[in-house]
Amino acid sequence: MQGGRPASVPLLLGPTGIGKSRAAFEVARALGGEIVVCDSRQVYDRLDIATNKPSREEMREVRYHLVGIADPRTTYTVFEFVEAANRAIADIAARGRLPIVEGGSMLWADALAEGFSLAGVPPRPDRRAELERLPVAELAGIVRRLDPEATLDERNPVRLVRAIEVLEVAGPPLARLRTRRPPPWTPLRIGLTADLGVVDLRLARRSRRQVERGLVEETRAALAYGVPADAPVLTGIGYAEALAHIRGEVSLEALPEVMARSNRRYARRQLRWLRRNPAITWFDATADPVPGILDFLRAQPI
RNA sequence: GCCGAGGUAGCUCAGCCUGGUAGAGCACUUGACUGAAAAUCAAGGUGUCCCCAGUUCAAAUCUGGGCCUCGGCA
Repeated sequence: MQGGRPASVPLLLGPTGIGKSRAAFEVARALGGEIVVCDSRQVYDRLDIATNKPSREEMREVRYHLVGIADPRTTYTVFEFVEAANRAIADIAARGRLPIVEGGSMLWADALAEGFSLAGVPPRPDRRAELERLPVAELAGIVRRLDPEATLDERNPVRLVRAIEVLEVAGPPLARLRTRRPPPWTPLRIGLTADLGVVDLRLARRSRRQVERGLVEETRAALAYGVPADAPVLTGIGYAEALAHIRGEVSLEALPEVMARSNRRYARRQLRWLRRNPAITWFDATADPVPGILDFLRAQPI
């Protein structure tokens, strides 16, 4: 890598609770790297506990990018992430360091590594709010009228609203707007996995610790700061459950288990997403995966 | 001990009156996913219907007995 053009960039991916953040930290320290976090909740400022941000110590030793950079009252989109991540990667490489992408937001990782066009139409919140009030069947009708060829889940309101939002601005067909332009570097996709029993145990422990560390207080503080209860960051695992507790629907004693359950479901969904990607090189994280990852990376043309 | 309520899917419960061998939500498994993605949506499996006996062509459902749980009164 030289002159701001990295030859290849490691992407450390895996389910929540597998320990990928720590692994990325160790890899960065060993190889003189900086970490670009690919995480749709860690981008927000102020909410630290349940987003599993790196610790103060880790951030002192290794330089992190895209952590806590967005106002939690707003929505930070995958498009903004791809732009910012590409800038960060170029910047890191220009300084002669190794960029390492790490995270669990799978759409974000694919959008970055495969260069999704994302239709080229930004969200229109006002229109979105109008459309959200319509029944699903009506939304599906609008999409069919705008683009009879459109292939999408006609029962998913979020998909339909987005399709209408795009088609009204860019025109049909929808398929033309979804293209890929790969980045100017080769993605080295590293997947972390482990026996699900091991993952579940780590998630249970982590959920308990998050409540002990003041998750409920942090959630209350966010509300007081003006973060809407339906803001993306508060729909994240941990905060959604903490809000349920604040509303009186979940006891404090039950909170860690409710959080752990959401985490287990999410971890499985992430694993399912990754499994079908044949470009991933897998490492087992039951024991420390870092030595194996370093061997793998040292054999690559970075 | 008496009175009342109840025992149906891993959990919370509907069905029982008016018999035709079972259903919802959540959980679980699987799938979709191009500017909300920790979001959103979809498909699927799941059962000694507490036990025993009786009535009946047929019982989760009706009848009798038993066991257990939760309230209230003692």
